[in-house]
Amino acid sequence: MTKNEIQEQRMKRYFIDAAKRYIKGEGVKTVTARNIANEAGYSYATIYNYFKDIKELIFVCASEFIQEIKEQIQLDTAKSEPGEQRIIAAAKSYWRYFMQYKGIFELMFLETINEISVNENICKAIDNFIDEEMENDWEIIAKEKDLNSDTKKMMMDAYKSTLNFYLLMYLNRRIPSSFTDFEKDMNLRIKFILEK
Amino acid sequence: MTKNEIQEQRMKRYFIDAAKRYIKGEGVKTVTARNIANEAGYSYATIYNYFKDIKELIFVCASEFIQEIKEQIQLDTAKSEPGEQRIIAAAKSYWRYFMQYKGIFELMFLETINEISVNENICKAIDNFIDEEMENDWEIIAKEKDLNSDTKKMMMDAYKSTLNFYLLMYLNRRIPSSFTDFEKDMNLRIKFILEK
DNA sequence: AAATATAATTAACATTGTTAATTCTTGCAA
DNA sequence: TTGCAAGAATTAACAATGTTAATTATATTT
Repeated sequence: MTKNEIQEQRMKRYFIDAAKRYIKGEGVKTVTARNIANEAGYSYATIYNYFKDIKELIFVCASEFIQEIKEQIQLDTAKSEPGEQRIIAAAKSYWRYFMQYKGIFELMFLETINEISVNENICKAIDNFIDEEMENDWEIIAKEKDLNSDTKKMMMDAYKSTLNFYLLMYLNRRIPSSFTDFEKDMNLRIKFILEK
Repeated sequence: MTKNEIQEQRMKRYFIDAAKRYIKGEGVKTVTARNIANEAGYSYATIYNYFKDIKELIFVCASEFIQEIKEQIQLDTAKSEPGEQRIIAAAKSYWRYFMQYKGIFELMFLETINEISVNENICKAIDNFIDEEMENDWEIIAKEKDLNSDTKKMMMDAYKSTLNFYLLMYLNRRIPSSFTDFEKDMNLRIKFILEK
C-alpha cells in the first residue's frame, strides 16, 4: 500500500466507524450525510471524496456488523451442545442482537441496492452468514435424523425465514405486543421447524 | 352522511385512487405528495386538507390492495381442490401478485407506522388476510393429517414466513437471480412445510 | 520560498414533506 | 342580483436531505 492508500484507508475508517456508532445509537432511518460527518468530525462533503454515495458507506457498515453478530452468537452458544441445542441458542442470540440494534436489521434486510460490484458480495455475505456460522450444527442434525442434503437445505431455509420474518414483524409492527410473547412464539416456531 | 361528508369522501377517493394508480405503476419508493397530487389533478397541499400526512394516505391504499390480492387468489385457485392443492396454488398466486406490484409488497411489509388508531387495524388486516383467506384449506389439512390446533398454527406461520421472506429476498436482492429459479425454490419450500 | 497538487470546507441546487399566506369558489342573506 | 362570509384550493415558503461545484486551506515538491 502506498502512503496515499494508507491515508485513504484511514479516512474511510473514520467515516465507517462514525457511521457504525451512529447506526447503533440511532438506527439507520435517520442516518444522513451530515449526521455521519458530524459524528466523524468532518464536513459532510468530505464523505464524497471517499465514498460514491451514502449507500455505499452504509453497506460497508453492514458487512462489518456481520462479524459482530457472528461473534455474539459464538459467545452466547459457547456452552451449548453442538447440533439442535446450539441452533436453538443461536436463534435467540440472533434475535436479541437485532432487538438491540433494530437499525442493523433494517440495513441488512430491508435496504435495497441497485449497484453491482462491491454490493453483490455484501448481499451474498448477508444472505449466507447465518448458514455458514451454523453449518456444522446442521450437519450434525442431518446425520442424526438421516436427512438428505436437499431436506437439510429446506430446513435451514425454513429456519432463516421464520427467524427473519417474525423479527421483521416485531421490529416494524410490534407483533406480538410484548417481548416475552415474542420469545415464546419464536421458540415454538423454531422447534417446530426442527422436528422433522 | 351530510352533504359535506359526501364531498369529503369523494375528495379522499380521488386521492386514494390516484395514489393506488401511482403505486401500481411506479412503486412506493418514489411516491411523493406532489406525484400523487399531480396524478389526482390537484395541488399537493390539498392532500393535507383530507389526510394527516402522506403515510396515512398510503396506508389506506394498503388496506384496499388487500382486497385485490384476495380476489386474485380466489380467481387463480378457483379450479384447485380445497386443502393442500389450493394452498400451493394460492402461494403462487400470492407471489405473482407481488412480483407484478413490488411497491405494494414494500408498502405492506416494510413500511413502518408510528401512529396507533386507524393503522393498528390496517396492520392486523395485513398480517391476517392470507390466513383468513386460506383458513378453510388449513382446516382440511389439519383433519387429513390429524394435527392439533397448535401444530396447524405453526404450519401456517411457517408458510407465511417462507412466502414473505423469500419474496423479500427476490424483490430486494434478486436472489435467486432468475424468476424460474425463484418459482422452483419456492415450490420446494412450500411443499416441505406442508409435509409433516 | 514559490508553485503546484491535494484535501476539506462552504455555497449552492434540486427534491422532499409540511405549514402559512393568499386567492378563488360557492352558498346565502339583503 | 349583489355583496359577503365560509370553505376549499393554490401558491409561497421553510427546513431537511443528498449531492456537486466553487472556494479555501494544507501539504508536497521543486
